[in-house]
Amino acid sequence: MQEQKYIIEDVDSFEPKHIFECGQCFRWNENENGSYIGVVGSNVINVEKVDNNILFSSFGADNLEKLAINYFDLNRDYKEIKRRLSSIDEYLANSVKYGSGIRILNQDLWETIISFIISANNNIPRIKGIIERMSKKYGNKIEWKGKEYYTFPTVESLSKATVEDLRNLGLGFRDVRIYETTRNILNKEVDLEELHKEKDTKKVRDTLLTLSGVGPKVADCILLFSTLKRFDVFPIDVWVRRVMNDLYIKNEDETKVNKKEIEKLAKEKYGNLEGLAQQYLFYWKRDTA
DNA sequence: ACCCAGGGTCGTC
DNA sequence: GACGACCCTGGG
Repeated sequence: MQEQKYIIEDVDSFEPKHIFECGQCFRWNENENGSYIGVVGSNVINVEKVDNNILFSSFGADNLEKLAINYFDLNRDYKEIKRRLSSIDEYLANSVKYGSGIRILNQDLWETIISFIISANNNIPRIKGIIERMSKKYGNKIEWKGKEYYTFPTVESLSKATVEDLRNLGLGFRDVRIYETTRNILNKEVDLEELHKEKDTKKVRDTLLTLSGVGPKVADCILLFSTLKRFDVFPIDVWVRRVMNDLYIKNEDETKVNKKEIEKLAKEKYGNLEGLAQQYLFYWKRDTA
């Protein structure tokens, strides 16, 4: 364990608030000075933006620079992505402008699977609370500057939990789903290493859908927000349904809007960038609601 | 006190 | 393919 620092000067497309509050992650919290602190793997990382520079500091075993470049997707040209999305229509141009500092994180696949199973029919504050309690009980403690942090549980560690243990974390009806999925991954019925090697998005998606608690929406979030990193998916939740109906479809009752219709529309308009389009739209709609 | 919604999925019909 | 049930919590 060691303390490290890493600075990116004159950064492009990187706004901590946009990145950490666009709904892709649940383990980052804002500090009083506006910086954010979170746990990534076995490291605690603090991210602060000063002028146009990003100051990373960390405490943990991994190389901070390497970790940050990978986790924050720093080698991707978001300026070009935003340019292409903005040219699609004025709605995309507006939402891209609103969330101009969004970056889609490369989060650990196992952690992303569990986190988004928990997200089902749930709200963000509660999701964060559950994951925090889960990490405190089944993860490893890291102490830094007098505060305690906990790593996300490993598969092996979480497999020690009974259904009742999980229920006691506040998981509600998701307890059995977490229990079963943990076992499926532990015994490699679903092999996460192999999943990373598969190129065909549909095949990866179909495999994810075999996991308990993983339906279409959760599968798409896993594909988009984890190290699987697929942009040819379009997670449809209540907010995305809402924004797509408001902008394009204009049905009186948004809950009646056909999912197929939204999928078709997204594919037509956004093409292979639909996953990114979804995230800018989601952040804009939810933050201005 | 009561009702509602929240980054949906599952079992049943 | 449609429909209701599902645990829990914060906010109106």
